[in-house]
Amino acid sequence: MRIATWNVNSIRARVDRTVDWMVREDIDVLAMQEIKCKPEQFPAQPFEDAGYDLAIHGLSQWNGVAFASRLPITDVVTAFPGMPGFLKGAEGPDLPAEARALGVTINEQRLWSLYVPNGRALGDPHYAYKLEWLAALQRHAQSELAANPHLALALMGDWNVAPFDEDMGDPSFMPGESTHISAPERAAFTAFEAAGLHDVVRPLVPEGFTFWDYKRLRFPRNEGMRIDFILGSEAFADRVTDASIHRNERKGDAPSDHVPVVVDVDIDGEDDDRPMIF
DNA sequence: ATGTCCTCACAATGAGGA
Repeated sequence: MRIATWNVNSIRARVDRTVDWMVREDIDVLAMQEIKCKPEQFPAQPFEDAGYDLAIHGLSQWNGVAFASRLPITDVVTAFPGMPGFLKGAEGPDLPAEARALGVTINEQRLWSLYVPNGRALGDPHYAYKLEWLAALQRHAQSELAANPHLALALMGDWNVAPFDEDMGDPSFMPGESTHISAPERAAFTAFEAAGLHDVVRPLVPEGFTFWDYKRLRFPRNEGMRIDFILGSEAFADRVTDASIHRNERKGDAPSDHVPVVVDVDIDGEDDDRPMIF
């Protein structure tokens, strides 16, 4: 089966493009970020007409995450335990949760659609929030795998971190001055490795960005960033047979600023549409 | 070039977020 993640930057602005791509690329499961709407505003019909079941989590015009799946979606949760909240100008515990995480079970795999806080600027309260949010997610993933080491777990989404120097091609991001490349953000990302979650795309697709800012000709100049990732547990990673970054989705009319990241997963017993040969 | 795109607001421009 084919599993993908895509920050769509408003599903209402891009529903036709999104569903057309899913059908054309034979996508079974898509984790979406930045749907930018509430569930009742989500354009469900085009997905349902194409044979997809939906799980949607949106609280306002900001953020918002969703899943579309050809297989049944169960065990839906709209936050992970310990997920911090955020409120501009406020500090401390018990701040309102944002719509940045959606956990589902599909075909005995635990999948998350994640929209990591942007951070805005070093020293901004949103930057501390980003680090706390990543640390809480890492703790949750670690405890899930401690309880069930064989769990097929995948954390998919827009991480807003460029883990390696070659992942940052935007010259306006400066070492020591900018988010996405700071040492604490990279450490927060690397901590998932210690929890047993590995980037399942990079070994198969060593190069390539997943995001290019709309401004300043970033796409024509290829001054993008690699910030969208699929991190898989050992049980999930063992099933991955191929991966791809769909750069062409940044082209044409009204693209998202992100492109889809895809993995092919070989489930036991799945015939993968290939004829059986005896 | 404060450069683009998307959303909402007691809207026809301004603000917030990325």
